[in-house]
Formats: sequence, structure tokens, C-alpha cells
Amino acid sequence: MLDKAVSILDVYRPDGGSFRLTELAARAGLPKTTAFRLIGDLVRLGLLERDGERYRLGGTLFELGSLVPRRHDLRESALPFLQDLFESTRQTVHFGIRDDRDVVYLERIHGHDAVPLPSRIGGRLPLTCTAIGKALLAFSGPELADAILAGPLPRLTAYSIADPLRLRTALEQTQVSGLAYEEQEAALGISCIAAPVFAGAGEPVAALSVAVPREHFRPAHLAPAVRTAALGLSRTLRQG
Amino acid sequence: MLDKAVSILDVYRPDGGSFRLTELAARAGLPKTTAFRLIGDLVRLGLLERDGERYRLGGTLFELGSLVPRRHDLRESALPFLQDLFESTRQTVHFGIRDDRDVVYLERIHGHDAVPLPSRIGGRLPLTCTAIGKALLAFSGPELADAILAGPLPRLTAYSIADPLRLRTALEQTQVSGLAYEEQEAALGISCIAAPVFAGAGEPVAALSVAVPREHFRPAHLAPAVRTAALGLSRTLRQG
DNA sequence: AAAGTTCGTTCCGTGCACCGGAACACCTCG
DNA sequence: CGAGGTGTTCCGGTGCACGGAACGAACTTT
Repeated sequence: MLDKAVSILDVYRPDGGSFRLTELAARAGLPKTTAFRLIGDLVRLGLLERDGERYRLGGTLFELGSLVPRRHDLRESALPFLQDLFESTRQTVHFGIRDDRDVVYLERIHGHDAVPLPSRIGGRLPLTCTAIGKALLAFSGPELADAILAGPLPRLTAYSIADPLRLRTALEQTQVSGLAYEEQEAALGISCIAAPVFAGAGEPVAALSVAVPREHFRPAHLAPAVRTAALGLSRTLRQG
Repeated sequence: MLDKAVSILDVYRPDGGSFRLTELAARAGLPKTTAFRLIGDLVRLGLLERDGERYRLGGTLFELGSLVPRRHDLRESALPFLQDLFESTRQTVHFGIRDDRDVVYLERIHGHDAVPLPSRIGGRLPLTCTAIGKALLAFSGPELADAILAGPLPRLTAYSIADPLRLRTALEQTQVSGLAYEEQEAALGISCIAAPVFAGAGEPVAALSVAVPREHFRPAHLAPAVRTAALGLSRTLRQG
């Protein structure tokens, strides 16, 4: 039964939105009556809510989701540094962690006139298509990179790296410089620079980045700010 | 069964954390075996995760919670204005909505050396004890204020307003000035100024605030910035 | 206007998944 | 060592989750 309830909730991933009963049932692969029954329970429990004739995710999910430790704890420590980075660059700042082969975004800060990006708090993008992902990947154990490089690489744009050799080279450059770059690999017209965040010896626990319209991309200006934020945060995390 | 699963998840509200099986079962009021079974399912589905011998809320909740429309949509619109407000004040900025008799915080922005506050993204505090809450309450229909004033008022500190007359006066002052204040009513040593955010005619859809250590509270300096942010955001929301 | 289609909701028989006590193995502490 | 606590497994009983059928309402098509 739990599986069925979650299959209903999963209809809303990754795009959110709202659905009517029949569509929700179809997308969840459940008989209409079963879906109707479960939806009623989910609404009662606050995990879904009614919006006219439609259903959308409910406030209780938001409240529970906000308590998830890996989001809450890391975000609290990172926020001042992300704010610094946003202020010194005025560009969209991201903060994310690795989950399997994806980046999961824990925070995203932008101002007015922010460029449209596919990233979203709570959303996922492939490690290999994003600067944050590459920063995480470059400093993770070699087994992960090997495993990812052994299969086909996911693509979000025509510029996404599809050649394993090219990706390996990029990762090695990141290992040397401590910075990872993204060139229209996740979103057309967008460049990005990222640095890993460490909590101690070993793999990075997170990474942060700045995303910029390509024609305004100035690594020389951005790199020090990105490094400073990542180092500052790493130091804070090490001190517990 | 869903009820039981949610009773397990609700153990984590409002404080988060992690628990062992037996404690989780006791707090959820379930027999140990039932809890064990459900926890196994919740872990499999990503709603809980194991942390050694302990269980904590899982990443799937964070991902689903991030898609909740009333959080995601409002926060996206509000963020640039909240950033402006943070930059012009350098103090902790809050953004919240009303749910029944509580404020639910949708965003909280702070820098280094932020003052400790009881607020938290996804957390709740009584309307009557917070500036945001009073801003929301003052511009909601009179039935709500009447209903709240008819019962005992919740208190978070010794300074929280317990006298219905005093609260009614404060609400009327907010209706006149468009600003609501908080004087150690939610947290000792903390003052706060808030303004409502409207999306059209009618009740406010949200409110935003700045929280300051009491000895640094300068309403004359803060009020214009708070007003500007709230007005700017209201305008944006009205334009869709 | 009538017929057909789709929707959300209710009804209800039944099969099996949920339930949870008992048992077990392991660990910790006095 | 024994007592108490923990997490895990086992398994029989039964309550209820399940979902097809039916229904009424709304919408669309002829």
C-alpha cells in the first residue's frame, strides 16, 4: 500500500504541478478506484492537497522535507558563504550534493533578472553535465568516475560531454586546479564554475557554483570568489 | 497503514533528528514489529534513511517537499526581493505564509554570525507571537482575528502578547501603518519588523520580515527597506 | 435533443497483505 | 553471569485494501 501511495507522489517528480484524479491514476499506473481511495488518504494526511478539481503536493511534505538532515544541516552552514558568493558575483549561486550519479541541489540563490536554468532546489541533474557534478566527481573515489565513464554519458544539450576521454581530461584538470567548469552542458548559453566542499579528509560532501550567461563568463574574476566560499565553508564544516 | 507510516514520519516534527527503532516505535505509538516493518518500507522508498543504527528522514522527502507549489512558486518570486532586503539590512530575513493559526516559514536568509532564532524553513510558529504572523493576521478577514482573540493566546516567551486587547490594538496599528512589529515575543533579545505581501485584492498571500538583536533595532532604517521589498514583491505577484 | 464519452464517487465481495505477539540472537551493563 | 534492552525473524489470523461494477453528473459529439 505504501508503494502505491508513493507511486502517486512520484507522479509529481520531477516537475511538480497538479493533476486530476484520472490523470494521476493513469500516471501512477493504478486503477482509478484505488487511486481515488489513496488520494483521499494522502489529502487527509496533508501529503497532497486539493486545488479545485486538481491535486498537488501538500504542505506536510514541505514541512517534513525541510527537516531532512542532509538538506537542513548543510544548508545552514553553507548559507552565509553562498550569500557572500552571490553578493560578490551577482549571479546565480548553486549548492549541491551528490546522490548516486546526480547532483541534488540543496540551495539556489538568485536576484532579479536571473537567467533561466534547469536547476531547482530539490531537483537533480547528472553529475557529468554540471560544474558542481564535475567538482564532486573529480574528488570522489576513482571507482565512481570509472563506473560512470564505462557507460554512456547522459546529455542535456548538444554540448554535454559525451566522450569519456574528454570527461576524464576535464576531471583531471579539476583535480589539479580545484575548480570545475561547465560550458553550455546543462543549459544553452550558460557557463558555470564550481568548487568542491570538504568536511574533512576524503570525498567532498558538497560543491558550490556560480552560473553566468556565457558572454559574461569571466573565470579570472569568479574563481577567487568561488574558491573563497568553498574554502571558508570547508573550514567551517571541519570545525564541526 | 498510511496513517501508521505517517505517524512515524511525524515523529520527526518539529525537531528533525534521528532515532533508533525502539524509540521511533514508542514515539509513533506503534508495536515494535509494526514499526520495524513500516520503517523498512519507508527506507526502501526513500522517505527514511539509515544512519548507522538510527533512522532519519530521507532524501526523497526533501525532493518531493521541494516541489510543493506553495513553497516553490512563492519562493521563486520572492527570492530577489528577499535578497535585496538582506543586503540592505544585513540581518536575518524571513518569508512566510499563513497556515491556519501558524506562520509557516518558506525562506530564511542569514549571513555569518546570525542571531539564533526559533524559526526554520518549513517550521511553524504562532501567528500572534511573530511580526510576520501579525502582518498576516492584520490583513486577513476579521473572523480569523476574532476567532484567535476569543481563545487563549499561545506564548513563546514571557513577552508574548497574552492580552487579547493588546493584540487587537497591535493589529489595528499594523492595519494603519502597514507594518507589524515583534518585541521579544518569539525569541528573547530579538526584535522584528514585518510587512504583508499581496497578490491581488484581498488577503495577503505571505509576509516578509527582518529580525534584529534588540539593541540594534532601528525601525526608522528598516521600515523603508521592508516596505520596499514587500511592495516590490506584491507588484510582481499581481502581474503574474 | 439524444447518444456517447469521460469524470469523480460509491458500493461491496473477497483474497491476501497487514498485523503484531512470540521467539530468537546479540549486545550492554551491573 | 544474569537481567534487560535491542533489532530481527517467524507465522497464523483476519481486517481491510483492493478494484470491478455501477451510478450520477458533466461534457462532447452527432
